[in-house]
Amino acid sequence: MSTRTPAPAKPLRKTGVRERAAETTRENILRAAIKIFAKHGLDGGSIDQISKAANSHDRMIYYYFGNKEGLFVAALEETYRRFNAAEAALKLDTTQPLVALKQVVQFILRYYKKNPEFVTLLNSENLHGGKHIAKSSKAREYSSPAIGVVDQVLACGIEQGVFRKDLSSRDLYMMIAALGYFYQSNRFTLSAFLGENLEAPATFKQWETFVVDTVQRTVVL
Amino acid sequence: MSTRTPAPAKPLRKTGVRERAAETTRENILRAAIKIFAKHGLDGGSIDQISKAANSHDRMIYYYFGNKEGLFVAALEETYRRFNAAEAALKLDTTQPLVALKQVVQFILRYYKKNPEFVTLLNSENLHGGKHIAKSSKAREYSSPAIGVVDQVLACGIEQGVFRKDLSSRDLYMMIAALGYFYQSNRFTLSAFLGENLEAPATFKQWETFVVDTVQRTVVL
Amino acid sequence: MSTRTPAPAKPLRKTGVRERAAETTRENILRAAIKIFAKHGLDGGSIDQISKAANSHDRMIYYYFGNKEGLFVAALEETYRRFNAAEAALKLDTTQPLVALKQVVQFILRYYKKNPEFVTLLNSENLHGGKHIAKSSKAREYSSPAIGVVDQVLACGIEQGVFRKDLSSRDLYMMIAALGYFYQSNRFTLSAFLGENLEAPATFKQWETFVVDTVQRTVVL
Amino acid sequence: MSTRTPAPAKPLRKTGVRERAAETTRENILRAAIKIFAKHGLDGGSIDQISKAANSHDRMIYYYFGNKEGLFVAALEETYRRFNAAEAALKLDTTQPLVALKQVVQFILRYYKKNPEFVTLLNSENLHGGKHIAKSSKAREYSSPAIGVVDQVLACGIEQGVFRKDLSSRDLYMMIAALGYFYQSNRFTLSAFLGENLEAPATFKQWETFVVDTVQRTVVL
DNA sequence: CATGAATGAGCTTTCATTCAT
DNA sequence: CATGAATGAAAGCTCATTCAT
Repeated sequence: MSTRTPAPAKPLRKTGVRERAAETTRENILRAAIKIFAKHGLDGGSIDQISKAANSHDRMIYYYFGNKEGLFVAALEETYRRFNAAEAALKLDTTQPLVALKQVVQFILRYYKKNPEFVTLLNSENLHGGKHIAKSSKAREYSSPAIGVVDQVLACGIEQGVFRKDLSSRDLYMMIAALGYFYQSNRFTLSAFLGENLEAPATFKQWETFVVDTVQRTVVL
Repeated sequence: MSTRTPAPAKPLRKTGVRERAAETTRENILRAAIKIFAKHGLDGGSIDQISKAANSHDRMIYYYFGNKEGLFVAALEETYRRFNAAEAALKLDTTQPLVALKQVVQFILRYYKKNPEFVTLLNSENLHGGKHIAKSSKAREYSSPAIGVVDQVLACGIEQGVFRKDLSSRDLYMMIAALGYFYQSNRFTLSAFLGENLEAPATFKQWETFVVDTVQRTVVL
Repeated sequence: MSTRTPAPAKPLRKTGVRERAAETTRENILRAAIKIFAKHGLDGGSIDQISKAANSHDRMIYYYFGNKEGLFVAALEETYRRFNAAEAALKLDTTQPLVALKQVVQFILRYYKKNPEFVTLLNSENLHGGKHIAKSSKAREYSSPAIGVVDQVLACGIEQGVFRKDLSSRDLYMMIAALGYFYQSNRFTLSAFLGENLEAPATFKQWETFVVDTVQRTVVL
Repeated sequence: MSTRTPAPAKPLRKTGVRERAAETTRENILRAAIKIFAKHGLDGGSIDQISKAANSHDRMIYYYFGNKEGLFVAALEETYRRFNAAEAALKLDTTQPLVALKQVVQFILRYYKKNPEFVTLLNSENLHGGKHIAKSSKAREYSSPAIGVVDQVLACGIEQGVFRKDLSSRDLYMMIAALGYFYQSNRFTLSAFLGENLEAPATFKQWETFVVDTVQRTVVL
């Protein structure tokens, strides 16, 4: 993979039919890229597969995203953006910290489950040492909100005297993320090893209950 | 990838120079494969890279392992074997369940840290839907011991009246694994997001403390 | 060999340098393929040999023909097309059926001799069980004209009361084809066995005379 | 393919169990080679395929036949030997030349049909310009008998005043061979073109009748 | 007689990418 | 905005063959 600087950013004009069509092409490609990269990884997914899945042509990928790496960065960013958007829509009952915490845990676990590409793309990025995120200023902006919600709930609980004071929100966030992420990310090897299909709804439900319970137990005084 | 039957099984060790050399070749390739697949994934790592890293030739990979997939399966199996061997060497003080639990947690977290290829190979396998493990009868045998240790500790604690009775060893095992795995697997994206280098020894130490504490807290009455 | 759909059909000829160049590339490859496949067979001829003989690159073969099989099909089709074109140019004196028949026989024998690739390509195709022709709708269209000419001459002769009525045009066609084809196709082993070089013009001349005579004798009342 | 001189001929001792076993290995390989070369041609058939089909090992092919070319020559020779042996078993009624001729024609046509490898191997050899037969002194010896029979029948017929005198036995032989060979060799492409399955017994029967009739017609005064 | 190990060149095919229009 | 043509490198894999015992 080359280290060249990526393609020029798309201009922002919004009038006219052609720009609309262009946006659609770009969006189709981006959507296809997320799908293909999620399914086959950065190395396993090919430009050709993506352009075909987008009903477009190889050349258009270079036009809009510069090169494969640029497309991957865009796919990552979009994936984070979607997660943040979903999180922002979360309405928490801050008067009841334990309930709010449960809501957060459930949101994260279910988001991972419903959006497996989130997990797979992150795995790809970590396989490559996080070098794309390091380059993307946009992606890093997306980080704060995620912990922010956990931080907020934790602060509430402490303020109301229900939660421990010696807990860092970073640890709490990582704990929740880990318990949700691992289940989703490793479900195939785990299923083989445990002799139990982790994709069965009942199994997931049971795990969710365990995680909610464990996180609450971790947090209370 | 072809469906041909892989290379013939390695014969029992005999004396004689050639047999020794052959074993070394096979072992060199396997060691190199683990390294390369761990670094670049199944798709990212190439036969050529591996054979060169093994000081051997492409052709020998096909001779010993049939094809790339066969080599990957062998790499997976060897990785599991090593983990089990390490775990088997673990001496637990079963008279003190909480201490034993701490030992288990530390063992797992530190194993993941010291053997990052374990994590990366598993991620690759999960990206491919676990299809290689499904085929490998050998790999599945390696599963039981891992949970076994957790199970044993849990049983001890319950017997001695120190641990909760309503905890499944599967959930407990997955919790420990998740907290160790996630930290290692996602350390690059996490470092970028948290603005904190998870590879710093102090950060790891702190996380380990948190995990040990949390797991103990989960388990006690 | 893959089952992917081959390359896009060649667009109508436009003016402009690149389109011209592209057509030439495609044609060069096709011409080279016929030559190489004829000389070494489908298995013996390599993509590399062909692309080099065409002053082009491996990659372009896949661009225009999808894969090796697609190229072979195209080569077969082109070979048939040429034969049909040559046959269509044949002017027969239908007022004299015996003369016309002689013309047909001579045309076929001489075409096989002058275009040995016709024979070799067909042999390759038959070695592979005719599976490429079975797929090619284009190739099958080329069949009728060939027998058509024989049929026409036979009908003439019957009408004029010179030829037998109990002869099927299919048998007559196959007879002529066989006598011409075998001489060309097996000339090397025959030369070795008969101790006589079948490539010598005089030998061919003698055989042609024999065949013309025999066919005429077969057909007359 | 290399141009090295082939392997040393197998020694001729016949006593002892080991020699017997060895002969079997050699024979198995030869039989497998005929089968595989006939099915896939000289280039299409691989040493590996053959050794597997013979339940033996690559190395043994080199032991007995020197190299791939040597094996092909042996396969060719064996194929000719079989044909000659079959022909030698032919009992002709020389008192009735026309009947004898019919017997010869039927023998050849049916032999080609029943032993398709004869045809395919010869095609392979001709594709390679007959260079293997040229080298094989054994193979050339096999040629004479084949024409010999036709010659004999022709002479009988002439002697008895039933056949034309101006016919060369070579032309007659080639005619019969051509009519039988072409049908078998090109049956796949012909079937596609004629829209008629030449492998159907009835179709073959009809062709045989036509050929017998035509050859007799060619030969009589 | 037989075999496991090794080899290097070659195979078909796909990769990401750039060119000219 | 978009597209057909072109490219060189590299991919996974198979080839015929030889070595040492």
